[in-house]
Amino acid sequence: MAADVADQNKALGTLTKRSEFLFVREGAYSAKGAVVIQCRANPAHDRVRYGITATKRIGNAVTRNRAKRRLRVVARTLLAELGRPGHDYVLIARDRTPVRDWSKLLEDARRALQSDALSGQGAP
RNA sequence: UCAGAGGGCCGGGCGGCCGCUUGUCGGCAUUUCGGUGCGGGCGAGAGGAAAGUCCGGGCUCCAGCAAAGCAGGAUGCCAGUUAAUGGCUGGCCGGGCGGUUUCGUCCGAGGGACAGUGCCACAGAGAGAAGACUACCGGGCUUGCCCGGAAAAGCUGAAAGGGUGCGGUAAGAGCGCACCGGGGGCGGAGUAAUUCGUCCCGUCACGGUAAACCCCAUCCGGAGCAAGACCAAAUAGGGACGACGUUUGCCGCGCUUUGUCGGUGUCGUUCGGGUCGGUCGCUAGAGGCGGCGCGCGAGCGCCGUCCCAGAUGAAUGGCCGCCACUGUGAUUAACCAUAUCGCAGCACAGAACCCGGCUUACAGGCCCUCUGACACU
RNA sequence: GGCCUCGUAGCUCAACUGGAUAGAGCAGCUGACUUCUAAUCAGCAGGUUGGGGGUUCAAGUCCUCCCGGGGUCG
Repeated sequence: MAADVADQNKALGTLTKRSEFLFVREGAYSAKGAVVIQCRANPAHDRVRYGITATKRIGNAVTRNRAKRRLRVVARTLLAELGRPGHDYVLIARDRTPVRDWSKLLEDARRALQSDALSGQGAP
């Protein structure tokens, strides 16, 4: 079973096209602290894929890139453990994302992923 | 030592854990021998502005190309520099500031207003080969008006048709003269812009505006790496090559004309293909560093040495510790200095084909030159 | 990344070839009318013309540099 988790980690995919982001936008949603996470089951594959969004509202190119790098590390650390196969995740940066304490940012993302909407517990 | 001005340079450092992109070299597994997958060693990995996209080039493509003309755009003192420029360097001229002249420093879109046209509101008599409102002078008479002279005074305006003085006159006027200014000729210096000297011109006839139209000189084909080339699943127009024709018509990257050329037509042979996706273009270059020589300088020449980002929802990082810098608080000291501890801050900002400039943003630090003040010798 | 285009009152638009107080409608405020409101009438306020610099006697207009918004691409 541990080997399966490792395989999933290696198979972590990324969203690259605008249509894929729009697809996930129609799914479940949870906002905690300095991060917003969207999730939707994708029957086209059985891997865990993620994408990152940082809008122009949170700052210039340097600030946006910093937010995306931090969220990328968040995704790689947490989705190996909490990501459900066959689902696409989108992490959206907020104004506080580039300056949030690292431990608190991790906790924000963990709470969002473990919420009812995203963990599948309370979802219909 | 401090303050101000100008110019140039740098723009955090070290370490630990976990990662990303790329180059290269082994290993393991698999294979239809083309490769594919996994893991590892070593090396490299944002900027002075990578930005704005304001100029200039390289490069690529565009059935056009060449010549002439038109249209459009840009530039504008002179010389140099450069691949090129509207950049840069040096000089000339003009202006500001400082200073007794010499000089220093800063700024300047700085061709042409005797090629032509337009505009100069309001005010004012008059705004351009001008004019008579008030005032002035002469004459006339109906005694407060008319005719004439005049460009000196007033008024208005951003600007009033050379300025000052003397003579002159009815009053005045370059009407005459002197000086200053302006224009032209000749000569000297300088590559030139320009400058100096001298002579002549009172027929000095004519303000401003060309970032108004315009004229003159010079330069410019257009588009841009989403250029462009190749691979490639499904459906359709199709593409290439050869032969004939190439008379007319039509099309050909701003427009017209001329010349030339290509295509549009028919037949035959043959091959496949826009978009999605992928590969190439993609980084060795007007390159960096060092030395020598030439030049006032921008810069140029020679030699040696080095290889120095190539991503594509877009890598070049995430987290932590220490140091450096700045500010602040507490403790130690009678005060200052010093030392220790704590807290906060540490700019502007992210390559997207490449390069040379310009412009804009920017915490802090270092160096050079000049000016001023204070202290010491 | 490249290439175009536009900024005037809170909103929608004017301002002729540069010419002097930058206008109009809606919205806002005050008053009148009405028992009250709406409508109507009268009046008022509201502008660094996106910002800086320059040309000119004079700039919303002309030139230049920034700021912000929008569109487009094989």
